[in-house]
Amino acid sequence: MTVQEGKEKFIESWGKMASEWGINRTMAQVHALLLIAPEPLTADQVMEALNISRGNANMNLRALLDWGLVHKQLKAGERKEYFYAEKEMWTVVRQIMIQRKKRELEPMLKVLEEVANVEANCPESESFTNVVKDIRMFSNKANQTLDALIKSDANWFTNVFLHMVR
Amino acid sequence: MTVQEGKEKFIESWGKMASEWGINRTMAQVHALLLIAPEPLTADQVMEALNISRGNANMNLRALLDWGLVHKQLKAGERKEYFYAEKEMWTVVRQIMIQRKKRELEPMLKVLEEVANVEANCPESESFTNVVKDIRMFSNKANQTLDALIKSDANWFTNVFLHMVR
DNA sequence: TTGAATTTTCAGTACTTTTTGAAAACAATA
DNA sequence: TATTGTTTTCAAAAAGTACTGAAAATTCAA
Repeated sequence: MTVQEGKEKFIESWGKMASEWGINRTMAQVHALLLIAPEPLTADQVMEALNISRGNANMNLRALLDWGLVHKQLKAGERKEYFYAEKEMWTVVRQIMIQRKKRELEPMLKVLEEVANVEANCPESESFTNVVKDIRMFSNKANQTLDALIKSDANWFTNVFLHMVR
Repeated sequence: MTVQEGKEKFIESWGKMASEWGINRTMAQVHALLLIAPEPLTADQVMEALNISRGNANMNLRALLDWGLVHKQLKAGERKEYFYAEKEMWTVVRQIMIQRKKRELEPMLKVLEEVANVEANCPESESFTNVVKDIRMFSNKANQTLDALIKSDANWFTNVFLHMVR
């Protein structure tokens, strides 16, 4: 396999995996492209490399900036904006944890709290409150763990991994 | 909020959250419905409760069986099949870890291994091999950790959580 | 075996999400 | 302030995904 083929395969797989996890395929492909690019790229270069429209490139680059996975670089004397991806994998993972926690886990916790407060008068509703209680406890634990992980540094993360596998 | 409203809100939120994680919304709603049901339900009851067609109900119940999140129960003297969800949250989470690891993480690991073997002759390709190496190490660690978690029991999981938050 | 009850399949339809591309907005320079 | 290069917006189109419902297949009791 040539380097070129390897790059294409990587970009394709990264996009496929992302879409299985609820993330736009093109956004992940742009991310992959920037991850393996030795230098920052312009929107035009992204369009060219992935064969996508200007609107699409712009939209997904903005989304990646929003997720904190990609940054802008301005070059002196040039009007074009250059984009580069954060390459430290621990930072990438942490950034994704921060965003998904905020966008998905926290709203869910709020709903669980609300529905936990229904008055369980009839025995029929006991099953409901029990399940909600259990999920809520679990989600709170996950939330706390994420907070701890987010605060920690790369080495600590590795250490936890090692601790878990024993 | 009444219990009925609570149940509806829970089913709706569970479906919404799932779709943000790449899981079919209806499948998650069926799951939520069975999670909070005090007794096993038939396909007809699921259709009725969620206002979905027979084909849709059947397809998603089968998918849930496939994921190991729902089981069939046969009642003596009845031809209808009854379905119930696993309610122990730790078991639910473990089941999801097992499936997603198998379906998504393992194929990605395979691709990473393949593309890691490109010959990096030119310095241009160094960025590529570096990133791939880093992601691969990370993914392998995640894979090992998942293996350890999957093998462990509910208490051990709680303990790890507590250990992580310190 | 038959036939009624039940489950499964799948082609067509509906719905959702993503993409395009041209126009508008913006920004830097002269 | 015009001009030109660049980014952003967004309505319409395309692509992707999920759902329906009726027909086919299966199952089980008689």
